[in-house]
Amino acid sequence: MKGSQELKPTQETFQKFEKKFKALADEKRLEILHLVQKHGSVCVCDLAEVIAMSQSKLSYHLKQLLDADYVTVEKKGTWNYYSINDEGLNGVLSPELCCLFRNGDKC
Amino acid sequence: MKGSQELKPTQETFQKFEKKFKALADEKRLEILHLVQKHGSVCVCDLAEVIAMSQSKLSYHLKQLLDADYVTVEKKGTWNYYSINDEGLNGVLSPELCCLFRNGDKC
DNA sequence: ATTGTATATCAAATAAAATTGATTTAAAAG
DNA sequence: CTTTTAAATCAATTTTATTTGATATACAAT
Repeated sequence: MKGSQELKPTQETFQKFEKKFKALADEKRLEILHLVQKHGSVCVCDLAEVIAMSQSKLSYHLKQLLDADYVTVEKKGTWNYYSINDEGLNGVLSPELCCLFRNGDKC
Repeated sequence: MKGSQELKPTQETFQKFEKKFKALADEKRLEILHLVQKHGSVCVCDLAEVIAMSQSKLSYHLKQLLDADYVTVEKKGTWNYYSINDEGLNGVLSPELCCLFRNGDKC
């Protein structure tokens, strides 16, 4: 039962990865994700300066990354600080890509 | 020079991966890719039966996968046989996902 | 030659995602 | 309290991707 699931992935598996890949399927979002990784923890206003993108656009793209579990947010007063969510990146990216978007190990 | 490129990915890097991820950002295409992997080499008509999808739709999605270099085609008479292109999958998928979509090693 | 089959491609219609600018919310500072 | 700032959300628009059905191409079989 467990074995056959592994051999024959379900529709839900494909749906899950569609969502995961869709969030990564955008040049700007990849850049944002990389910036978040580089900064460790950034607020939207700081990102907006670095990446030259309108606030609402940036919020929109961050939401996509958030919904796909690639980042987390933490409210601090008026600011929202975004960080990389390693958990959410696990099992998706190749080791090479992990270096671009994830923390730490062997990069 | 080489080192700084690795630390600071260029716009082209992000563009390349946007394209790569876009091709994977679709439930049906993931299913098709998995079927191609499972069969080793399949023609469109065989896929159409298994996946219950119109011929032109299937051709469209296969073209997306082809343009992203995830599959290759080989003409044989009237048939077009599609296969997985390991080269094109390298450096994109996690080891876990490689098991779903790639051939062989440690799956 | 004619017919049938596999597949790609095309144009039109539909659907989904992204952009824009404005508004809203909520916290902070005066 | 009023003003300012950070950020999310919303409605309208624009852009991009997908679907559909039809047609075109090219080979195979009769």
